[in-house]
Amino acid sequence: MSTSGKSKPSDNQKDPRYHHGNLRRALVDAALGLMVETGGTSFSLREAARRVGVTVNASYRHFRNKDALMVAIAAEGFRRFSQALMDGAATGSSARDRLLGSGRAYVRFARANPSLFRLMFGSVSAGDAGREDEELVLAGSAALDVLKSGLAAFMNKPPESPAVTVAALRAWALAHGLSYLLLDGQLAHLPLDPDALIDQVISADV
Amino acid sequence: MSTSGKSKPSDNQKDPRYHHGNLRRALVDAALGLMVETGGTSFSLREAARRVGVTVNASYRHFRNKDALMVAIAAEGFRRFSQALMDGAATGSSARDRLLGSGRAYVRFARANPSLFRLMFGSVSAGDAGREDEELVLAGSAALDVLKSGLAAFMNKPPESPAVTVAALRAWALAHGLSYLLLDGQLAHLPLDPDALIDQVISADV
DNA sequence: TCCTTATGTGTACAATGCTCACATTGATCC
DNA sequence: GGATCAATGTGAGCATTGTACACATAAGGA
Repeated sequence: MSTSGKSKPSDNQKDPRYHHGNLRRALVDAALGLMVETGGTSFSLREAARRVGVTVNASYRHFRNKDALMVAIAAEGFRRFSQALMDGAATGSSARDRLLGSGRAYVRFARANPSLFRLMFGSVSAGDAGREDEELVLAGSAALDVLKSGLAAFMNKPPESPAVTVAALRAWALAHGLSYLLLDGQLAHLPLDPDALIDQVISADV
Repeated sequence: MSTSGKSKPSDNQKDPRYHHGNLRRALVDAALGLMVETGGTSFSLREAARRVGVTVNASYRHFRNKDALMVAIAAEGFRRFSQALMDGAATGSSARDRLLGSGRAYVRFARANPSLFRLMFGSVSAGDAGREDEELVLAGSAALDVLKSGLAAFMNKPPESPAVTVAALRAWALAHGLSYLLLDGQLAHLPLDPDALIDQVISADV
């Protein structure tokens, strides 16, 4: 039988096995957790590895360097983001409501995941490391496509038409800017409910 | 006489004097330079001090820690930003043109100073260190006031009226979002001239 | 002139990102 | 089965960083 004297992978729940199984994913999750706890966009590679129960150097088998890990986190963020946008759109029945739903979801996502949102649109993602990462680029453009197709449906025009492109850009910029301003607390002095604010600002546009 | 054997402050142009004169300012400038060279939002406190020709610890006489330096840089950024917005407004004659001028200046500033812009609206400024810094808060709200007063003039209403507040918010969000999208290179695939894009997106709103 | 405060230096420490050499694992081929 | 080998992990070590503490020097008023 295969039950040798040495411990098998399933002998212990505390992951005593040499090979982790999916270190890459575990590191992304751990780093994300650290960011949430800190509130900022930065984290310690060593600390993340420590949490996973692995040496720092093990992470270098899955990521070329720390920036690469951050890019992976950003990509994961964009995937969740796209999903959130689609879920938001699904709440509406008319094309207009679906569009508004995405807009609300956009801002809500930013407010719910400030660190992740900042990382996704931060300098690392925009830098060389991010632009050369196919996974990130793909996940990023997928998010825009959700908005774009929503607008195309609303405007009843092909998604690639110039009118839709510019309109999508406007809508995107609006949601994006509003998200950031809320994150920065720069709207804290306004006596308005954030959710109401979203509707007021966004709905005036469409 | 005051000419002792030791070197006087003015004996040498290379700043041999013990007391630097304005280390605080010099450190801000050096750090800003480093950020520009790196392209990112981060820099090394030690490297900045090195450039100024001073020990790292000297900087702790002027800033409680590195975050404090970053906050000071952000504040300086907001001051330049306000000036840029005012300059942009000054190019127009009508209220509408002045408003558009600010909008263009907003986006142009972001594109011209990506690192600084990111720092200004980054997590450090939004965090505790930033919110508790009077200088930053003041400089930040001054920038918004430029937009607000411009809109108030255009709408011919008092700056504090609800209509102006919401409109300013929309305009701000639009410019802010557009700036970020451009910085992130997320609009690079569009076959549009950025400057034309600005006008197209902004002018449709007012 | 002395004393005080502001400003700077020197030494030191823990933490971090990263590199290189080595160890272990698990699948594949004979 | 056992040998082979790439994938995956460990360990020691290095330069750099942010920060703290004790001390040195400068500048200016009593």
